[in-house]
Amino acid sequence: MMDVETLPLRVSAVVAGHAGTPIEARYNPVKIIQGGEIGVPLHTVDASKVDHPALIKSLRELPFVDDVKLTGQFLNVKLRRDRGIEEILSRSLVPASWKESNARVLMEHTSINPNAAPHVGRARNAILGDAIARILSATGNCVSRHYFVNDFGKQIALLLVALGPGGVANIPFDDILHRYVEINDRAKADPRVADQALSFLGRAEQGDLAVLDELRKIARHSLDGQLRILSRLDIEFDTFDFETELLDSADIKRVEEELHKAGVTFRDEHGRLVADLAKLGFARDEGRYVVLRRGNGSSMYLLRDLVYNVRKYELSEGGRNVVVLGEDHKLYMEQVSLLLEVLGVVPPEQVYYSYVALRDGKMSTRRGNVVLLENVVDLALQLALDRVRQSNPSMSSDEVSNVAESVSAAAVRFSLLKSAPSSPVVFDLAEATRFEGATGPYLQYSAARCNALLSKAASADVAPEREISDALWSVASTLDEYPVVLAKSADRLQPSLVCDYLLRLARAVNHFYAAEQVLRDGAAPPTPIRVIRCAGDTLKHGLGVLGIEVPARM
RNA sequence: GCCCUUGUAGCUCAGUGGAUAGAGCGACCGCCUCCUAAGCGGUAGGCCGCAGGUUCGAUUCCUGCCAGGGGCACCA
Repeated sequence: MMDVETLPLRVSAVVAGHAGTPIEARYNPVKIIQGGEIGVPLHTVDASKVDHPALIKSLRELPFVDDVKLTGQFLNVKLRRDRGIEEILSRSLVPASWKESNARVLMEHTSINPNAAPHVGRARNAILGDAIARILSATGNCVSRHYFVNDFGKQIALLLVALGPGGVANIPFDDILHRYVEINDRAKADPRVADQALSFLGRAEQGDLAVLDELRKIARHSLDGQLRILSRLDIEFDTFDFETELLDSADIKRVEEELHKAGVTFRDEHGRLVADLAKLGFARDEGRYVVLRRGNGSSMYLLRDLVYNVRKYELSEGGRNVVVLGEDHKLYMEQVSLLLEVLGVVPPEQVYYSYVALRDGKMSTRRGNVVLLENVVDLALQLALDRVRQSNPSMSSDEVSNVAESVSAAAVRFSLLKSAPSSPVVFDLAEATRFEGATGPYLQYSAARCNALLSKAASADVAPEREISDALWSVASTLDEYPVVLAKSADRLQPSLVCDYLLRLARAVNHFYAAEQVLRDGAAPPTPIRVIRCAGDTLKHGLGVLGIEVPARM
């Protein structure tokens, strides 16, 4: 991404000028930092074509470069650390151009079936989607967060059978999961139950307003319960799109007509409306056919989803259009994408996450082997309350509960964000509610520590500058990388890159904190204070991008 | 069977076509008269699933195999 400037990038630019090809200079790890702070891998180019003395001469002309040495296949650049730090601190946290760009992004995430309380598997969708939305906002996009409410379909209809008309009003949200499991079992045992549900759907699709109203009521009720839980993790949405609103639209007819005109669809021997994806280049037999309408004429989810995707595409106005989905939707979206292309619609960018397993196997609603998100949040809050109280005996009970809420949400969110979405994670309750080690609270703590130091330094005298140690330099050079990480994370839609970065930054900060005392005898030198201020700001910004608040103290 | 995906320390996970593969947890040993010990330092622990291939160089890219997860037309 453009507009990002770092010291290694400036070195790269000079090297590329001489080598005639891009070369990525990088900060060296602390282990070999004595050879030079920045390393350039010259073995990636034909050495004979590079005029080394001229290259070295050009590099020395950079104001922050002290010396350049060729060691083995690497060009090691030794820096004037004070100049380097000035340059790093002179830049704003994120490039100003990002703030002005204001590109539009449409995001859809979560969209849980409104039939039950969310478990931690679903939470991965919500937390991931929310973090991606925040990352895209932070990198200069105007993001609109959509939630597709599936208030039409067998699951809601089954609940209507179970609860009866108006019955939802008397059912607490927490009971809906049980009622759903119950009716699902009954439907399996007794086909008449399923038939009843389907007939509700049929009537609704024919425009029976009473039935539509019942379906919407149940969905709304469930949705409210789900949103209440998600809001405890600071997950909010801008727009709710209701599936029932797509039912009698002209769009649904237009989609069918266009697919028909393109010769993709046909009626099979059961009277179903089927699309043959082989006509669109789909090469396998499995998944080649998809049904758009049942034999009785009622629409399938796929058809309604096509309409929804057309609308989202139009709303996105050529900007990015992103959807977060469980990996079980991959084939389905491949099918949807092919059909969308026939309709002249660019399919959304898809972020898939692998399902969350438990230590003792798969999460299964039927086996009762689920961990509900709310229970995890409750437990984390309880542990956090104890911890905050114990560590801050003088804190008011209001502050204790505020800090504990923030810390518990940080623990849960971070634990689900730090691994790459594609990697299958094993959910460990103890891990998700821990506050030490590579956790959200560790990052919050590191930021709070910076705050404490800064507020003490505010009233301190100015001490003479000291030599810039490896420990301080390592904080500064890590700060230099922040915009690059953000940009990459936005580009690849990967919050885990930010997680990894923040852990590196916090470790550098804490290492420095332990190794050196900034304040001595009521006086502090300016440079380390400025670096710590920037580190605190960066931790706060980075955590904000993950949806995690930083308490002033903890 | 076919398609997608994952396999890295005892456990949970990062990471990269290149200089000695990293964290956290767990184990063991240290560090608060000193800016927040939710911290810091150290020790132990790795044929980066297996076998080939491409490359000057592969844990990273390609192929095959093995193992886990997901998916494969009237569910959403």
